[in-house]
Amino acid sequence: MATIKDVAAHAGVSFKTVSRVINRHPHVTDAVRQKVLRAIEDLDYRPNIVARNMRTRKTEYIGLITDQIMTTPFSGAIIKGAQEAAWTSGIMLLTVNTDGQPELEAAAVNMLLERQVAGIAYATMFHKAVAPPAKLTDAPCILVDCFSASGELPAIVPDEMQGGYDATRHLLSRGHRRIAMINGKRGYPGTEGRLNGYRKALESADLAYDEALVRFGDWWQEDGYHHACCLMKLPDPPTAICCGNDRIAMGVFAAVHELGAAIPDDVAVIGFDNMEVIAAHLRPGLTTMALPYYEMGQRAIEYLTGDRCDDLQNGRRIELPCLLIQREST
Amino acid sequence: MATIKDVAAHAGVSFKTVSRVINRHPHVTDAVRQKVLRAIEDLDYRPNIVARNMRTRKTEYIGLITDQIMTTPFSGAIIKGAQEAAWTSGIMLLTVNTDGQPELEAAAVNMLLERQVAGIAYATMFHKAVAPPAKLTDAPCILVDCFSASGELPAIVPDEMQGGYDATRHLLSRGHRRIAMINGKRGYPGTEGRLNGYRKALESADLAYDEALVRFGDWWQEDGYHHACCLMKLPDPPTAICCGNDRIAMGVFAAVHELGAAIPDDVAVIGFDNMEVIAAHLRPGLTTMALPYYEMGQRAIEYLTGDRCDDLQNGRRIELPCLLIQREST
DNA sequence: TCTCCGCTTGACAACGTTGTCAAATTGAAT
DNA sequence: ATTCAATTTGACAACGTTGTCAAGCGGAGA
Repeated sequence: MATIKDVAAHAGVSFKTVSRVINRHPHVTDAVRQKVLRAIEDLDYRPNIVARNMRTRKTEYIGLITDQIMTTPFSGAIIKGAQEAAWTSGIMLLTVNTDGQPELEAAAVNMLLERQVAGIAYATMFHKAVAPPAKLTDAPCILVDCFSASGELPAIVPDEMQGGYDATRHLLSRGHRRIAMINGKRGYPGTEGRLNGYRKALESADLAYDEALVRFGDWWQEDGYHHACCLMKLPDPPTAICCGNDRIAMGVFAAVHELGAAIPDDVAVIGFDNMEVIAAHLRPGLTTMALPYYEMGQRAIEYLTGDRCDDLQNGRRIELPCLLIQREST
Repeated sequence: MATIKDVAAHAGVSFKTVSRVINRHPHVTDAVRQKVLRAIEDLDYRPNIVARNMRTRKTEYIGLITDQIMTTPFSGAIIKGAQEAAWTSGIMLLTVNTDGQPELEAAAVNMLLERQVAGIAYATMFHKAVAPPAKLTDAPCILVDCFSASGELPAIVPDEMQGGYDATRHLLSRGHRRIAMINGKRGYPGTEGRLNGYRKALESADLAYDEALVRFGDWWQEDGYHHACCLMKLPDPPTAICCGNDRIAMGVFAAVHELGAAIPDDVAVIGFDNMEVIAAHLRPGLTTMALPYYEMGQRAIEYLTGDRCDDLQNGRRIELPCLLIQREST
């Protein structure tokens, strides 16, 4: 590999002048610049970023630590968003998948710090409270799709309440008055946030909250199937079901079809997650709330690069909105 | 950040001695080593990998350029395999998603070369011929799930023929003698390789190749549906269908159900890809050939790190086997 | 005690780049 | 022609580490 000195010798100038050309510094005459550029071309010279980073004592790297994100289809968009935001800032992302194992996480943080990353984003597969590795805070950091139990770390999460609210408002706007919810497991931010949104939306329409219509499962198809069967057999069954995710919705579809009812005419169904393979392939297509994975990844990197001046001091967090994806099930 | 010199001063030794301790070099007395280790602990010192890389003129980075892999659920395992292989070698992966845009690819290669990567893997979402960016060969490189048209670059690809062969042999072993194939688009390595495997398997069972039973589509659900309908209406319909991928199989399921036939009793169905969300959630579960994505990613990195002495000179390539995932549809 | 050898330690250069500062050159104004 | 300021260029140090080599030290054998 040619170095800056080779270029200088080839162009007949000092290597400092070459440095100036490379970095587009002022005070280089056009003639000299051309000479240098030609030499760079001739020698197929590429600046050695490692050496540059060494001298300037900053790197163009940002770390991204994920738990199982890489393996799952949906939250993978976090990585994509982060990747693309980094790319537009000329930064490279160092992605490490730890499968959530604490020792791996600590090792990953260490590896990133040794490499002098400008910051670290720590992302999880689904929205939850986490205890990130201690050394994480040795670099500027941000939590993505999760938050620290103590709440002092900057975080970017989905606005679950708005999601639940908008989903329910959508069903209301379609004329439904008896709206059920088959939610995920209690205690999770997603479950509780969406539940609150659901209640708020009902309130906004002067509808009473009916406990019989609200059920909690484990985010699986089977839960959706089971609870949908129960709900449909109520004396006064719901005309719409808001599901905690698309897999639950898939189960609801199965139950509704089995009972000989039609979607959306007899029951409208809305999901959460917008998992392409499910939502777009169910018949009818599933209306669902897309979580802002891509945007969360993007915002995290923008925060770390300082491209956007988000104030996340003192436990403040960014809540990004969920987006209604309208298909045929509502 | 503390440097090696700070540690040396704190421990009362020369900074070279600290370097020796860090790198586990011999010729350091235990007493000194302990002193140094304590100083490292005290100052929370972490070696600066950037500086080390600068001095040793190698880096612990390998680049991974992908087209749309990140966005798609299935071939994402390539990244995972690469990631984990890199991790076990203490190497960090620099992943760039280019969406297949040539200018982005060239820029990505440049960015990686500037960062002095030890090698570059270039992976595609599905098995095909590619024309990778010219500068790719400025570093050790390998193609993953693709190959160069001219054939001179090292490549790791799935063994499509073995896949088609094993899939068909599996159906034969289940007693089927009239086996159809709904394949992908002609001209693609996957399509042609699996077709050849299918023919070989028939031959191995002394069965004639019947053109009427072999169909080509575009890898979509609709193609599977359409061709399955045609096949089932033949005077002598097949008792088993080998599908070019799981989406096609999904369409076949729909057609078979609609015609009132049962899987696997009336028709056995086998797919390709093992897309969890489809294969595991269809009823009955879909038997399918899993492509060796994870292994391809892993092998690519092992090749680049030299952890495994694969000889890929002169256009030789590694073909990794597809794996039968048995579920209930056969 | 002296010599020699092997182990331990340290001084210094080097990696390829950018920052600092001074020297050289140019051009305008006198 | 001379001066002065502004522009252009280059010499050198510095970043934090590892490689090279020489010096110091301790112990065994004479």
